[in-house]
Amino acid sequence: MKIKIYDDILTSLKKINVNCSDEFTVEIPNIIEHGDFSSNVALINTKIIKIKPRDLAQKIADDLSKKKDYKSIEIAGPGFLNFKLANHLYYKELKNIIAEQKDYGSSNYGQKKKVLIEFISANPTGPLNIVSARAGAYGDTLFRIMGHIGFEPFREFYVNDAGNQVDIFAESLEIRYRELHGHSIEEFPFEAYHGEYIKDLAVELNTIEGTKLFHMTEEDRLDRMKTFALAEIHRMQVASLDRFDVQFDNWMSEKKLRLEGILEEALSYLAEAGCTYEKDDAVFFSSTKFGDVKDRVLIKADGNPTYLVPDIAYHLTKYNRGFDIIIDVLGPDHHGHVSKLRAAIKALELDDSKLEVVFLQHINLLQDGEVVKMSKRAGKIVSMDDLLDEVGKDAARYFFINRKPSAHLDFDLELAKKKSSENPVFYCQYAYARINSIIKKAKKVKLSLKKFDVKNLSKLNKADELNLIKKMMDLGSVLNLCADNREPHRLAAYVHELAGMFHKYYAKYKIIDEGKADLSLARLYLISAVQNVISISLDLMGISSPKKM
RNA sequence: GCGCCAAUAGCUCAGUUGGAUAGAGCAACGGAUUUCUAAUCCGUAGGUCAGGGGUUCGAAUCCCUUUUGGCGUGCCA
Repeated sequence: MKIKIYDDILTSLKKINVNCSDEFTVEIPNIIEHGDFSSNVALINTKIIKIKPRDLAQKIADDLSKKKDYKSIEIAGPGFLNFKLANHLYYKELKNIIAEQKDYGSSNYGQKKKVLIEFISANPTGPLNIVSARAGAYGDTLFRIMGHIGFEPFREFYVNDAGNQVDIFAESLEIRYRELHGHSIEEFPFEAYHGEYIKDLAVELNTIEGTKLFHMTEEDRLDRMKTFALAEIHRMQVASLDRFDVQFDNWMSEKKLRLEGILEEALSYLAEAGCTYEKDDAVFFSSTKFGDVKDRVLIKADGNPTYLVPDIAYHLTKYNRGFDIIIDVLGPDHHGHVSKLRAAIKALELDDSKLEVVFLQHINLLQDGEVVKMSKRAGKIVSMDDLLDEVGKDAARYFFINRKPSAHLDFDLELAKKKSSENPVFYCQYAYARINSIIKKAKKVKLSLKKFDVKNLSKLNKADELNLIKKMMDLGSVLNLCADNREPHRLAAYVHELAGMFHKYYAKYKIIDEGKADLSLARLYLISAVQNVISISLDLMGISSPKKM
């Protein structure tokens, strides 16, 4: 609808022969007296053309008033144009909402651009924690929204299943395995993984292998430990994600990248570009040429690559796979890393404007009012499964999506555990369930929308009713904003507002009035549309729409 | 030291990309159920948008600066 008004103004500008910037906006004003939509078109052009804002506004208003689509066009303040729409436009949109069902709000806005969203990418050395849960809710919701409005999004999880940390992980398992067989351990190494789940893994491994592993060479044994542990952890992570309704289109293995020689490929490209040099027995990347603060080591003096190399190689594959937009969703402790990566991408002569990094800010986990420190190696984790056990998928997802990514998040465990009205997800779901029960009651009194004549939509003439429709038709632009800014939290706010408008409407008006069948049916039609829009919104956030609560 | 992110009601956060009188939820207080679900609604109260300066018709929003907090600045990943 904003687009329609925008186009109307453009056409009008041409007609009255005013040549000015098309960078004006059409918005829904905060204050209801300012109309349904307002535009600043006359204001932004004061410098370019020499017409007073209010005069220009008047000319546009005069022209557009000839159309039947506007109930009124007013000029306000310094020169705002305030539009009130004719009711028939609302009814037309309402019919669309009902007709399009789950497809309402979808569009080809994304122009089929291929988008790679990499998120979570947690280390394969333990169960997923609450940080991964935030990333999961965020990345998956962004995926769903972008898919709805015509992008071609792709979800990927990068598995760091090679390198130093995986060796340490295997050694940690070895220690626990030895403990099972009565080997005394003087002191558990500090850098090893301390989590209790490793003991469980050891027990599992023991039931499969028994004492067989002791007859192997140390190298073979550790290798077996590694393979077993990685597979088990992967299985655990997939299971947790399933509970959270998060799936991936691809799990990219670092080990596989290494085996396929992509690391060497990336290194040779960098060398060809003349961006590497040797010093102190190590190979350096002259990243300072590309805006980094210092040069970085690629190959350590011991001959092993640093973590940067596989990461460059991984991003090389992202580019080679032809994505138009590459989104990395990372934790806040990785931002030092991006300047290096970006430098490498420039060195490889790839278009670094395609790469976007979203940093999800820290989560402070509060328990009894105190911050709990989370660390995998110290074994103090609140796992994603714990969270799901406590608050359930719907509340957890809403909780995470409800905040913009750049905001720090205090997660109060006690509060999140409460299944009460303090949690806004119930408010939205309740609106859906309420509508459902009204429709059920309508059937009992033989009111069926099948008998509804859309001519009777004119019965919907209360401001509250038109405002509900206005809110619903804003879905498309909300989704566009969510996608463009990579900020799905806007959808959470939107559905909460829509649910609130419905609850207020419900309290004020009776939907089913058996004496007035036409009015009742018109209102049923309206709330069915509300139900549909709430359900679409919740779906896009991966939250269920319960018929009963 | 340098870099990134933040600072809005007692608390947790929005704020449609620079718009008109800064909004929700929770907490507090007062009210509404013979009724389509009270997990709801109505009302009251709560603000120097961290401080200062600048840009312009117009700033919570953009620029500069100060303060405070988080994180980064490894031949760890």
